[in-house]
Amino acid sequence: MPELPEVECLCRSLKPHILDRRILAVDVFRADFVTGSAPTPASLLVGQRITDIQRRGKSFAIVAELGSCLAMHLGMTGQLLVRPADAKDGSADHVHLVWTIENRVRLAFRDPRRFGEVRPLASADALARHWAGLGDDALTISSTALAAMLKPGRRAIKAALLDQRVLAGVGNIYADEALFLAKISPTRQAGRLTPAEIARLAQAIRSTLGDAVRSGGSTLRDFLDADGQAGGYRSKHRVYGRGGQPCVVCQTPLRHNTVAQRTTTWCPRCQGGTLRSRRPSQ
DNA sequence: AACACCGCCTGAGCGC
DNA sequence: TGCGCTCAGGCGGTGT
Repeated sequence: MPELPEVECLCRSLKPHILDRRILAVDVFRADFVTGSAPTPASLLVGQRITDIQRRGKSFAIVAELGSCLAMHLGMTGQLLVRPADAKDGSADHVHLVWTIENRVRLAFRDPRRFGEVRPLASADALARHWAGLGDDALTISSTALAAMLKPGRRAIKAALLDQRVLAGVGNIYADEALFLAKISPTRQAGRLTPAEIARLAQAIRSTLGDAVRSGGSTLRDFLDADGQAGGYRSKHRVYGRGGQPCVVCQTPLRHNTVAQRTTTWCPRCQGGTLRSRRPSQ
């Protein structure tokens, strides 16, 4: 499931193939996969040169000359793959869109579950509006920004971290990993974290995501970068997917339970137990 | 307002 | 072998 590190790795691997190259044609196998308005060759950037790839959290955009762009999201199972010019991609393999780009590059958007999105936008302003609801990018989140966004919250910190309006880019895997590194229970109320805990958490988010980017992201099943490379960070997960197994720090069996409607794994000793409703006194 | 919860969608993994 | 069930979860919409 692609989160910020996976999207960052995708963007980095994409750039050498498509930056400064012109889109020659597009094949649309599923028009209803394109959101906003009905797709046209022009709205899908045919004839334009790609000038930039931008990312904010888990969202990214392929930007063309003149500022029009394609805002994209990988959802759960999305892939954007650079394919050989003679590849026979199509709807049978859940490939919904294929762009043909200069230098015999084909770019295929594949997404079996179709939780992803491709949204044509006409200008840089439209992209800014599209992303306006997102919080600061999690890769560089500051403790002051995080503190400001958590302040009024009564919900569990895990739920707040998953809220893309609070900060953009953290999903279920990296929320659990960052909370473990910061030694904070996922069930703690977001607004009751101390300044020291928030500083620790912001640091843990940045370092967890940074490490994951350097490892090429986490591949559980579906994630591949543009070159079809899987990520290597999965083997470094300290809690995600390890419920019942011993904590890597203290050997206590890791707890797993549903928090914020998501499977959540944490160490009851390193991160504290269930502080679901801490009483102010006693 | 703030939060909970559902539905979208498919494939993997499981028990029988 | 194969069937049916459960689970995975980002996100937008709806309910409380």
